[in-house]
Amino acid sequence: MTVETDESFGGVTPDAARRLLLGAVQAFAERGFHATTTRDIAGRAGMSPAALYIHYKTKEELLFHISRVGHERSVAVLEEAVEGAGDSAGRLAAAVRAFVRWHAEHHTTARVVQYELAALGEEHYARIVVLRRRSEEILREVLQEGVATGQFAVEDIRGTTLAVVSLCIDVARWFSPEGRRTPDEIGELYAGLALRMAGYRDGGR
Amino acid sequence: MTVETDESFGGVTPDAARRLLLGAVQAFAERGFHATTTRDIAGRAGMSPAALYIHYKTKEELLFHISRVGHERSVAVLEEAVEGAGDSAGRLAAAVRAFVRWHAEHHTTARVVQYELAALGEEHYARIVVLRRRSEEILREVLQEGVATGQFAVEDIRGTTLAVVSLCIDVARWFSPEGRRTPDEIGELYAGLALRMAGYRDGGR
DNA sequence: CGCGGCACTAAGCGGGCGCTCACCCGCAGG
DNA sequence: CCTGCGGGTGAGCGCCCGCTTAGTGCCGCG
Repeated sequence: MTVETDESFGGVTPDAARRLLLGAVQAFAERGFHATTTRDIAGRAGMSPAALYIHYKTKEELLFHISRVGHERSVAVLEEAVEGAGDSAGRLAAAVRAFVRWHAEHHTTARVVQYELAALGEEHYARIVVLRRRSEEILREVLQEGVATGQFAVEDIRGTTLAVVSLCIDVARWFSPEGRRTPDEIGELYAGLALRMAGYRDGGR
Repeated sequence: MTVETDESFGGVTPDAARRLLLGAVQAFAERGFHATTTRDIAGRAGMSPAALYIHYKTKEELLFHISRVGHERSVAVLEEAVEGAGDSAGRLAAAVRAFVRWHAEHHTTARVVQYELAALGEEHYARIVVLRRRSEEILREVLQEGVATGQFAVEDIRGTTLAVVSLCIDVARWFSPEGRRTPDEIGELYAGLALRMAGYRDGGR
C-alpha cells in the first residue's frame, strides 16, 4: 500500500521519520489510535516494528507529533485567511472557506487531530488544548468585530462562534473524497451558511 | 463508581444485562471501544468478566445494542418533534431543538452512537446505517417543504441538511454538563441558527 | 427434601500487544 | 584498509487482552 503524501509533514526529517508519521496518520484515521498496532504503522512505512522506536519514544508520541503539526497547520490556514480579506463579512467567509477546505482536503489528518485527542497523555493534551483555543478566538474576534460595526446581528457571540467552529470541524468526520462534493464546494456552501448564522444580510440569496 | 441512569435503556432486562449496557456506555464514551476492556465493563456492572458472556456474545455485540437503541431513540425524538409543530419554521426549530437536546442530555450515549460506528462489524454497521439515514431524511423533508412554501430560501437543500445534521451531532463531542450552557439553552440557540441557515426571515432578531 | 436448571464465578488459555535488546550493515574519516 | 557509529533488523519478553471452561450456590417445583 502506498502512503499518501501530505504537505503538512513535508518538512519532517529524516525521511524514515516522515514515512512513519504518514503511516501513522493513515492508520489512526482508519482504525483509531487504540486499534492501531505499532507493527501496522511500521509496515506502512516499509520498516520493521523496532525501527519506530529509533525515531519516536512511544506510539503516543507519534500521535502527539501528528496532533501538534496538524493543529499548527489548521490555525495557520485560518490566520492567513482572516488577514487582509476586506470587511467582517469577507473575513468570516474567507475564514470558514479556508478552515472547511483544510478539514476536507486533509480529512485523514484532521480526523486524527479532532477525534483522537483523548488518547493523548495528560501533559501532551494540555499543550494541544492551548493551540485549539486559538482557532476559536480567531473566529470569535471576526464575529465580534462584525457585530460592533453592525454588519452582523448575533446575540450570543460565544455560542455562535462555538457552533461555527463545530460545523467546520465536523466536516472531517463525514467527508469522503468519493462523495459528491469537492472541498472547494463545501467551503463555499459553508461560508454562505456561516454568514447567515451571523445574521449578515446581503440582499437575499 | 455509580452507574448513571439513562432511560434509553430502561426497558432492558434482565437487570444484569441493563447494568452491563450502562457500564459499557460509560466506558466506551470515556475511553473509546478499543481502549475499553471487558473486565472494566463487568467491573462497572459489579460482576465478574465472565458474566458478560452470558448476556452478550461478544464485546462488539454490546456496542451494537447500544448503537441500535441509541439511534432508535434519537430518531424517535426527532420524529415526535416534527409532528404537529405548526409551519415549516416551527417544525425545523422543534426538530433541531429536540435533536440537539437529546445529544446534549445523553452525551455519553450519543458519543458512543456517533463516534464508535467504525468499531462495529460489517453486518451490524450496515443495519445501523439504515437508521442513520432516517434522521437526515426527516430534516431534509422539513427544509424541502419550507422551500416549496417560500418560507425558506435554500439553494442546496441536500448540502444544507447535511450541515444542520452535522451541527446537531457534533454537540455530543464538545458538550459537558460542567459547561456554561444547559441542553435547553443550546437547543434554543441552535434552533435559531438552523432557521437562519434555512434563510428564514422572522423580522430581524 | 432432592433435584434440575440457571445466573454467576475463579481460573486460565492462546494470542497479540507495546516495547527492548543484541546484533548487523554501509559508509565517512584517518 | 580499518574503525566507529547511526539507522536498521530478528527475535522475543512480559503483560494483558477477549473469551472459555469447569464448577458453585441458589431457587422453584414435585
